[in-house]
Amino acid sequence: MPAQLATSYDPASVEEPTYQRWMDLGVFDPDPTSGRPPFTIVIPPPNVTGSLHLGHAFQHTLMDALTRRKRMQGFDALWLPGMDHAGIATQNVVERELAKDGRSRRDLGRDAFVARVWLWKEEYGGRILGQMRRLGEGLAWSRERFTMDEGLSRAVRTVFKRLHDDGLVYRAERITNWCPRCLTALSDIEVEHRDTAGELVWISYGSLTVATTRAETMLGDTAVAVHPEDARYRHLVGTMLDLPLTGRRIPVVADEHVDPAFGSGAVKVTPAHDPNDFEIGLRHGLPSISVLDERGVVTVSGPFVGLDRLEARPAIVAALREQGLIVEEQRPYVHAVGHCSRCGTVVEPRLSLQWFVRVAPLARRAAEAVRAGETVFVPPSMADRYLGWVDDMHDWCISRQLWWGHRIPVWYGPDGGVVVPGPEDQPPSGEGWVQDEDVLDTWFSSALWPVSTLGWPDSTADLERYYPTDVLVTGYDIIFFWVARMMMLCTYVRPEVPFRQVALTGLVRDGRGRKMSKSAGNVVDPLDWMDTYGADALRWALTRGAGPGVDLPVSEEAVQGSRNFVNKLWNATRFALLNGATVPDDGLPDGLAVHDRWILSRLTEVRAQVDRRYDEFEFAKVCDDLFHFAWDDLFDWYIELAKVRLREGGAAAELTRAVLGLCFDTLLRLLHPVIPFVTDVLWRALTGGTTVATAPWPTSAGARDRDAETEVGRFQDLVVEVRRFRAQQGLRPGRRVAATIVGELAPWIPYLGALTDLTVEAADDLPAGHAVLATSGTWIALDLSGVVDRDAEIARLGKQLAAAERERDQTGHRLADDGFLGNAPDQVVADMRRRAAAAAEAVARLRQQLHDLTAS
RNA sequence: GGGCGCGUAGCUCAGCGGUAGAGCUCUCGCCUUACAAGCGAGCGGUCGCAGGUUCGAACCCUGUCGCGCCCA
Repeated sequence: MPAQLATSYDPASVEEPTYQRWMDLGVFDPDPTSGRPPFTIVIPPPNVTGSLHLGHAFQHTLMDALTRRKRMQGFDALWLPGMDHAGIATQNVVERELAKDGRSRRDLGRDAFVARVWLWKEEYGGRILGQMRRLGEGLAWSRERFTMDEGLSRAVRTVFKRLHDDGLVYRAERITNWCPRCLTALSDIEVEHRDTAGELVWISYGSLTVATTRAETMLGDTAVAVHPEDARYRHLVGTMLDLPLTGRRIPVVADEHVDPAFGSGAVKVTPAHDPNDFEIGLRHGLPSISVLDERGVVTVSGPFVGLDRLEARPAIVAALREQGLIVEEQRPYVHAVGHCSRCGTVVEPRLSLQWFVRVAPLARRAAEAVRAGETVFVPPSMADRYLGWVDDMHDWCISRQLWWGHRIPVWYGPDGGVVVPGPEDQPPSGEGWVQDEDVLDTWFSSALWPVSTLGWPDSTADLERYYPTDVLVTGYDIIFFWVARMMMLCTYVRPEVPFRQVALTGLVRDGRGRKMSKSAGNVVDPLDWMDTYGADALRWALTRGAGPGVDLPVSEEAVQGSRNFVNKLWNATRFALLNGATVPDDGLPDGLAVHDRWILSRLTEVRAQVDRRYDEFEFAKVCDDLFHFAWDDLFDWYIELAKVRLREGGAAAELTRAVLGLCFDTLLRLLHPVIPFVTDVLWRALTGGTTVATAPWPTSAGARDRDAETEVGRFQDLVVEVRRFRAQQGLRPGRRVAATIVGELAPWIPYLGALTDLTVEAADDLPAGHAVLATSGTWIALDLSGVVDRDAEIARLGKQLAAAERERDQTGHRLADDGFLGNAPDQVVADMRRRAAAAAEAVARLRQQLHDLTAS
């Protein structure tokens, strides 16, 4: 055992060498030739710009636990690592770096800039990978992939071409969500709608009044629309209005989609700057007039040219007010405003030419797969969220006005020619041919992650063996971004679903259940906690709170508590080692004591529970079951009882060493997937094995021993009763007290004495004048007549008696009720009878005790 | 506005039809040679509120209040 049996566990000295050993042993590498059944998880690729945060630590721990368990169960387990290129985020990072020297990406030019990003990626992009190692993640590093590497880029080009040839990608001029800071289009779901205090302004357009929150867009109005049934305005439909500030004349049109109840019931129509207005414009053949450039700066109408949209807004309202055209102003007016999910800038709907995926046919297959159970969501309620979105999905805008990413593989020719070469084809190179300037949405490549990382579009051995993957573990917050899109694109290129199960996690929150955010100042760096408490403690704290799809509050106290558990495990195992625990080669010898049978019975039960909980992704319950078995049953009760037998020596001690060996061997293996480091060190010390990481997973063999469980339960009750009495009577710990025992538990005398500091003798009758304690079937008399606080004991017994009488009356009442007897299941009635009998016995016993106490 | 989820011990949560539980906190007593990152004992809840179903409700149904999330 390393660290010379230090009295506390020191993670810092153990973790790195242990990880290195696993690497040297090749524990995490899959072996396609092994003949074992495969088990695959692909990691949700972290951003290349990222560093490990608690959310990663959380999900990665769960994936690691799943994979490690499967590996121990004999699967050829593959947990595949990698990163995505994070188009906008990475480009931003490098652009900021350039800006320090006063340069922009345009100063460098496209090729040089992209080369620069690659350099950045090589130098800083892998920070998180080292941090993942720190956490102990058992990833198959030989399979590491990156969305921009050669193979994955080929996958992107292949699927783009195929989609294009099938008519599933198209280019169109549409209103898209535009970030005027990132200078790129965004997909719908990259826009966050947040309630924002703005303004609602009523503007007179002559014969009618319109209400708007974006007054500056009026410069681009090409109509006013009213509902065709709206009696207030019906007579105006078809007439022309003078648009203020512009001198333009615009028509009043009737359109069903106008909500007569909103504002004045008449809406200004700006087809170039609003998606609904764009649709109205299409229906009525209206022109689209863009009045803002890509940075959101006004480009028309003299005095306003050059103003940012947010400056133009008050300026235009002021100009209108001056002309007496502002009818009403409502401020603040709280309404949902779209913000760029990357940078928080208010998104500007903008008319532009973009590439889209026609999602309907893909989404249909993606939905069918879930409805048919090919892919199962855990928890099932998350499937509803998925289906709700997939069933009603808008076309996906996939072009981004960035340089870092997969450049759209489309070439435009001199006279309107468009060519989409496949990855093997030579792009057209003649005079006037140019490639599309834009790159694809990062999620477009992430959507292929499960297939592309395994080699698609090539038909590789890995793909055949490890695809489809078994489980996807990710947060419910990216069901739309990622899960749905993987379902769509992966089922498009392969017949199978990409994963059989989707295990959704919740979001990590702080100890008070609040979202972690920089602005709230409650963000914690998992590396700090690992430094202080060790990786296992962090992992345990995270796993211990993980239920399917539920958010997870984590506090430093929780990590500290987990460290305590790890340390307790260390010391308990140390006890076993110091006392010569040995793992029996073939079965246990004869002569098991009742408490040996009891701990083995508990072990049997906990194995079965743990297996069941893992299969349900109930990680918190896995931990809970193991925690209680370990700390309460094994470390506490069993070890204390074992001490007695170890002192006895001989066969009893030998047997105890074997039981200890068996229990600790099994427990360490069961705990290993969650706390890999400490279990590996301890298990090696205990068994002399190479690594617990490849030890077989304990199987749920054997049957429970109910008799042993009952008897030990009674013994525990008696011990607690005596300890309680001692504590309440203020008897010094360690002060030995003579006692007499009568009843079933008499054979437990040595154990009782050791655990309660009593010197016990068996007898047929209770001596008079002693304090008497009892549990079902056993009485014990303490020779303390002079010392006992009789009144306190009488009061306590009185309370117990009242409770027992209440229980007796309640159960008796139920048993006298024909409705209950007639309707309740037999088992419940039988339990009730048992309770009634126990209550009656307790009443009699307590009365006797009270009687003895008052008589003595 | 539409949909979903949650209100159980001071805090964070489990239990989801048959005696209200855990971790942390708190109180009291202990440095008992595996462990003070520990050991022993204890306090603490009319399960948001109001109705209903049932022999029986924290659990099922209806309404209501309060939080949260997703979508528009």
